[in-house]
Amino acid sequence: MNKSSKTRTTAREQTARLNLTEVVYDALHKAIQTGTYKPGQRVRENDVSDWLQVSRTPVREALRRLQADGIIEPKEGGLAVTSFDRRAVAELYAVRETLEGAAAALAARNADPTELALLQRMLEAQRNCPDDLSAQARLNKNFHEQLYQAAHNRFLLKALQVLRDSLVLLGPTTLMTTERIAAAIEEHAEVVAAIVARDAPRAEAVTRKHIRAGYEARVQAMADQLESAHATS
Amino acid sequence: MNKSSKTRTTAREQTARLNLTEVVYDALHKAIQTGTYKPGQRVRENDVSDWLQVSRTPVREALRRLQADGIIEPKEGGLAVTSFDRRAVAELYAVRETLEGAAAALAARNADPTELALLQRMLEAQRNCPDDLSAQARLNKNFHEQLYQAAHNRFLLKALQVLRDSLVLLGPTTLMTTERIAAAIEEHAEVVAAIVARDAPRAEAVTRKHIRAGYEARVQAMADQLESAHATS
DNA sequence: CGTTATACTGTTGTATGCATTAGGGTATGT
DNA sequence: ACATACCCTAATGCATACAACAGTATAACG
Repeated sequence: MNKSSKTRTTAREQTARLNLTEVVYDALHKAIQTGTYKPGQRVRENDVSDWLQVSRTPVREALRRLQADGIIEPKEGGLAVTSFDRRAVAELYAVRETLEGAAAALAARNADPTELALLQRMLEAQRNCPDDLSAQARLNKNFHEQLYQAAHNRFLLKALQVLRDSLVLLGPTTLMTTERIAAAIEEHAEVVAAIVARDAPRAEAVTRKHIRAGYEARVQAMADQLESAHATS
Repeated sequence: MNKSSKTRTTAREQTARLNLTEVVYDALHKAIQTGTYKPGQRVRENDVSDWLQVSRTPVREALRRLQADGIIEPKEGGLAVTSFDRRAVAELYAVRETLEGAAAALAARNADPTELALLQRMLEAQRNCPDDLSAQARLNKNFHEQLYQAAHNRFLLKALQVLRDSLVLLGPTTLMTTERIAAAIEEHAEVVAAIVARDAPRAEAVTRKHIRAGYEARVQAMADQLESAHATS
């Protein structure tokens, strides 16, 4: 994570040469992840350049990339963090179900033994700390990322990474309950089992089921959040 | 096409305000489409800014967007038009089959009557000029674009547009034979029929078949091209 | 004659300054 | 008192200047 693993600009030999554009991109990405910048909030070039102590040039370029990713969008003549409505969430998960299912099916066909072993190890890691929420969040992210990689399809990989970035806008996943986590681990186990067994249709089916379950948990969490917000106001 | 229909930065009220960045983006996009810039060729900021008589600033921003789209990529310290190997083409079509199938299934469920009528009209338009190659290329593009729209899913739409942009790198589709065009029109007819009948599974199936057929035609064309290149050298 | 070091050129990265435009607020006139 | 016009401010768009870096060629020395 310390290295530029978030850049996604395909293999870059010049990793050492640190780009201010990359720095700004990562900083803004993290700021949006952690809620420093909230959906709907205006993102001004000058604010960012003052904040990070760089000129506006790299800021502008980072903003263009975030815009291309759909994380920020034009609003009232400027740019603002994209804000999703319920409908957008449904659309997002619908595509994710399709793509992630396809990734699992491809992984069942294309994953090499090393990748299979890695998936199994990641599953084990999740099983070893079912109560550590932050570790689970990280491991879950890594598991899905590895699943994308195992599909051996660069376009699928990129599309899924973009979707995953958009998920960031929905806020931290700390809303997840321990029950949901336990269920998710078992769903991951099903996915890994199907992939290891080279059963592509089953891998796709159980993966789609997993994403659907995640969607339902997300909607439930959003409803709860709305409920509590309503109670306090 | 004269307006900024290619920008894709979601609805922008300030369409009139012409951005040099947009101009450069469109110009480069078209240049790559038409083969002025060929895959593997270096794209230098200075060359572009000299060519279009603008400063490097908007050029850089346009290049970032093209890079995010995967149309150009880092190469030897600079940027170059992305060059796809056979494998990449296979991967591209594999994802496109999945996504376009999903789009057709969603369109069968979500398209409103106006969109259904539009699809039917576009199909008619294709049937009316089966021998006009350039018109067919345009109509085909519009047909698929309309299919994406009818799915009513912004993430699917964006992902498919990115894939379609990548297709540009494979060169003009003038390699298509009249036989392939005739077959494609009939495949479109099947797709439209299934969508109008609200038969989502069938819409998905025939659309996947259509994309697969397009892939095979593409591979065949690439092989022919390689053959003729080999013959002349 | 070969190898190494240095300088130069070409290209990208970054900063800054200026232009332009949009939005709001205030003042004035009816 | 309301409406309209003008100005001022804030933000982005664009250009240019400068810096850093890499690759290459040439020259000098072993």
